[in-house]
Amino acid sequence: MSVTIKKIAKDLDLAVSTVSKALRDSHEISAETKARVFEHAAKLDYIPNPYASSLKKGRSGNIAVVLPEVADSFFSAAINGIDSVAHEKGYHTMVYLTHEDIQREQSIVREFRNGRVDGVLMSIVANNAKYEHLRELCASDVPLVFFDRVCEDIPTASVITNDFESGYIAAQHLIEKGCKYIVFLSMPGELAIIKHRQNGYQQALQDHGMEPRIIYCTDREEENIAVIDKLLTGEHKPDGIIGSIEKITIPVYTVCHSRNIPIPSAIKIIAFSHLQIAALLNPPLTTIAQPAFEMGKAAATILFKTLAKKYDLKEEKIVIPSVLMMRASTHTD
Amino acid sequence: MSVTIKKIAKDLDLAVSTVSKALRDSHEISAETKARVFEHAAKLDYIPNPYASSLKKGRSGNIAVVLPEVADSFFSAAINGIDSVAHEKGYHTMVYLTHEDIQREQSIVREFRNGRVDGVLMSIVANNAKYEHLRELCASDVPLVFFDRVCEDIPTASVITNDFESGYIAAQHLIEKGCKYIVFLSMPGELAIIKHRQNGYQQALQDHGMEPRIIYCTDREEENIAVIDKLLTGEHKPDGIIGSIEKITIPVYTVCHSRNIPIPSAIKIIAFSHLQIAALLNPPLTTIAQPAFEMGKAAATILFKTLAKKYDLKEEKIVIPSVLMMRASTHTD
DNA sequence: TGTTGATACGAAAACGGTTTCGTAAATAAC
DNA sequence: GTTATTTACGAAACCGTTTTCGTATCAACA
Repeated sequence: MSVTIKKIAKDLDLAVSTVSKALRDSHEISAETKARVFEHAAKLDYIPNPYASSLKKGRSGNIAVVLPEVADSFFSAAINGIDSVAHEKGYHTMVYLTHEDIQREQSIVREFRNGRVDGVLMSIVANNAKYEHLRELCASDVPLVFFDRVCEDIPTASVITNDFESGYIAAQHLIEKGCKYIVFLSMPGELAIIKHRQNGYQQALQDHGMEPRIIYCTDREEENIAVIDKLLTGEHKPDGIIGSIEKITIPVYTVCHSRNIPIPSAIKIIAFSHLQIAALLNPPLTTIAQPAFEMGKAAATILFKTLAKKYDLKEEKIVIPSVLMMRASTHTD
Repeated sequence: MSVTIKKIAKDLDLAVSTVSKALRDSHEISAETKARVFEHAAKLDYIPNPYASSLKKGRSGNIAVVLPEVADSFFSAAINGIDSVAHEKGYHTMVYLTHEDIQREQSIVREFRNGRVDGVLMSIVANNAKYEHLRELCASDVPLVFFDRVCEDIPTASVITNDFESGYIAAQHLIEKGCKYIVFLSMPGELAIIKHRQNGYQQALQDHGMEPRIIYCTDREEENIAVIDKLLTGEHKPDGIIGSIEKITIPVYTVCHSRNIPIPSAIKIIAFSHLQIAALLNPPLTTIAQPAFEMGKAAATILFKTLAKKYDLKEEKIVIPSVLMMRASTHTD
């Protein structure tokens, strides 16, 4: 069995409480005894049992990160940001994937109320408007911070990017490049970030006297290819496309390549994406790049701030702006 | 405070032990009592405290996944595979990032010996040959399964792909496409998978009477760009390149684009990569695609098999073959 | 000399479950 | 009618820590 405080106490002929205090560097214990304890603990390679102390202290030293998907450059970069601060604080990171499944999200979140994690960082699933599980989580005193995909109905802290403005900028960029008919590839559901991007797009088109058109994609790639193929080969073809999420990029490019639709001459494309490799696509893809790492870092920082003192989460709303990365899919030089 | 077994027992005028057994569906408890307990537990929304039961049972219900990096298509897909089986088994997944830092890996792994996790899935860092921490982990009865980046000095289970053969196939493919001078972009350090890919490459070249050349990259992108730029603009330029890891793709393409070196006519490129988007690069990149999801799934499956019964990890070595995805970076039609 | 006050440590009660063991009552076996 | 066995439950120990409280020792002070 593993070496415990009891073992150390017995070896050194001390009480368990004395050893415990010595290890926590309590002022109650003499320097001499501390030295003996530390030395012997090191010799035996003592590692405290995290469950015993979690049970007693009511803190786990874990945080949860709940995401729809990890195979997405935004989320993986956000994890990096989160982990960078969690590691620094000595916390452990538990990752939960929802795969855009609301039931899975619910069952995951429900379990958090028992103290397995001290706090939760979360990007919610699309495709739903049920927030009872999130409300219950907040009610049970587990601090919750949203990042990117926030739920605006829950009064807690969040870290987002300037989605409305980014949608506006994306549309404006296409308009400046001469597009006359710009389609917005959206996602069904109630996702605030999509709504805001879409609203920004609509506002930009309205400001320029143009008619918006929204097309909804799913998370099944073949369906998206079919929908986009129909769009790009039907009558009244668009000359500009805004992809509201990263995943939509692949089907759009795939269709353009297979149908020999030249980018950017026949159609200009811009996507919300964090992909590094966008610059190497054929042609290089213009993106609205979200500050993924920074957003994860900011969200984690807020969480630890509340964990440290009783800081009020409800006030904090951080907005970190996205950046337009202009490349050849919208631009000829 | 949160609702405990004690509370339920008191409400129902039962002993704590009775409630505990009822909740675990013990045969010692009558159907009637069980029904009462379950009903009341549901009504109070009882969630068991994971630390109390972990402490007593000596199992945490957590597994650790230790990776160099999450912003890599192989590792993110592997996490998906791991999570799919962990979730099915009711386990929780803790993710640890080493960022290729051996000291970080050591401190992470050392902590596992106290029972915070019941088992470890791991891809080791490059750049080192120190395995003492891994040996200690194994010695302390925490089951360890390697995937992809295995440490061959540690006698435990592993899931890998056919690296030697893949290296051979990659080289052979380039030779078949007419390359006369093929460079292998390697990584410094002791990583077995790199060695094997490299050996496969060397064997292929030797079999065709060609002279191998290895160039070592780092994990700093600017350095790699400088090295590759020097290679592709110097005298005695290669007409074929094999990238041993995914990250090397970006600098290679970047240099070719900036120096106007046409792919595949002047140089053919093949990379070990799991990137979906490789098909959309300019030109589409030929890859040796590893079965990332399946490898993660297989590794997790082995781990849970040992967790269930005392199954001997040391025997299991699973090899899941990679697939050559032929695309335009090595191939003109 | 008696009182205070540190100082340094020990005993024991938690934390919230699980598990072993004991036992009363009911039933079965002889 | 006595003994054996099953059924259904309770009491208490235990997992490894933390924390509160008690106390013995010794110096300091009046």
